[in-house]
Amino acid sequence: MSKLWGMPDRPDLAAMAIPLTRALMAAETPILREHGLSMWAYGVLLGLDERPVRTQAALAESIGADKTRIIRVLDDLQRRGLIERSPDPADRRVRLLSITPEGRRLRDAAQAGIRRMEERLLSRLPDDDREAFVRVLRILSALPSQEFR
Amino acid sequence: MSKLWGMPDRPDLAAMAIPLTRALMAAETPILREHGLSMWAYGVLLGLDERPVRTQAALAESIGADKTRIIRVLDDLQRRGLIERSPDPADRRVRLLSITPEGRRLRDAAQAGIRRMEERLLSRLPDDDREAFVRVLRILSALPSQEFR
DNA sequence: GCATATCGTCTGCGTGCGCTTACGATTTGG
DNA sequence: CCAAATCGTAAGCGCACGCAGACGATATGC
Repeated sequence: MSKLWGMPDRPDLAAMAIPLTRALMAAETPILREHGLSMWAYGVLLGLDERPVRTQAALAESIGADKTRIIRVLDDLQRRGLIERSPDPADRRVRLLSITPEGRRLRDAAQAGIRRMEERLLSRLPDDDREAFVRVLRILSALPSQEFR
Repeated sequence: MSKLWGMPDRPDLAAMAIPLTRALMAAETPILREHGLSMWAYGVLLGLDERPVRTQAALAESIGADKTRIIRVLDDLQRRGLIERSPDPADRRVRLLSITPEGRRLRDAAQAGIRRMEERLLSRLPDDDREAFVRVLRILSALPSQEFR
């Protein structure tokens, strides 16, 4: 860990994370397109299972989207029978969101394609390193934003 | 590494990398702003030392920018005396780019602030894990895009 | 009962960005 | 010598997105 004349020992995290994220997204896009999904649509399908949400706004927040902007996405997913929206009897303002079996199948198929791409990518790494990387990425990505200061 | 009923053992890499990258960028922005730098300006200053470049287009490519969009950034950095552009005697179309001592100082100061933020973030991790994470991130971020398929 | 808040929805505004075109100047290669 | 390519530059177009405001319907709290 030596520093040579002001040269940092490693690039900034963001300087590495940005191109990686760009490349991952670029790789995902055609895979998702094969399944007729945009990245936001896929994000919605992911968000509907991993974390049960009872308002659209909460879903939007959990997937990092703008609640107003995902309306169109939700409309389309609903039209295609991939999600359902039903009124919440406990609060008539709210529409409960759920994924249909068909939605689950499509999401899982897309995810399998993405997983294959990822495994090819990670296969160049030693097992320890890839496990540590995933572990740390998971921890850091789940941190609340006030931890980044 | 067990899979329970179609539930993946981990989220997609992008699903983790995207929020992390967003958070890192959001954290960097005020640090850079304190030094009067936008993210692209900072990217230019970083790109001018780590990889000598002889055309503006090559610099833009190396930092993931659009060559037409960074003209304004370069203009501003030059106006502030942070970079220099000089004609290349070997090719009169080209303007050679270099960072000034002042530019280097500003970049290093900004980078020190970012490094402090990052160390605070990474300090919650075991040493092995953080080293492995940085090592892998470095490797993956440097891969050419055709490796993501 | 009523002021305030929240839900989903629609729309507007401003900004940034990818990509393209066009241009003048210069270089390259046949 | 000349066609094609490349450089930096300026600007246009379309799109995505963050954010905000407005609205009708509904819920909450005093």
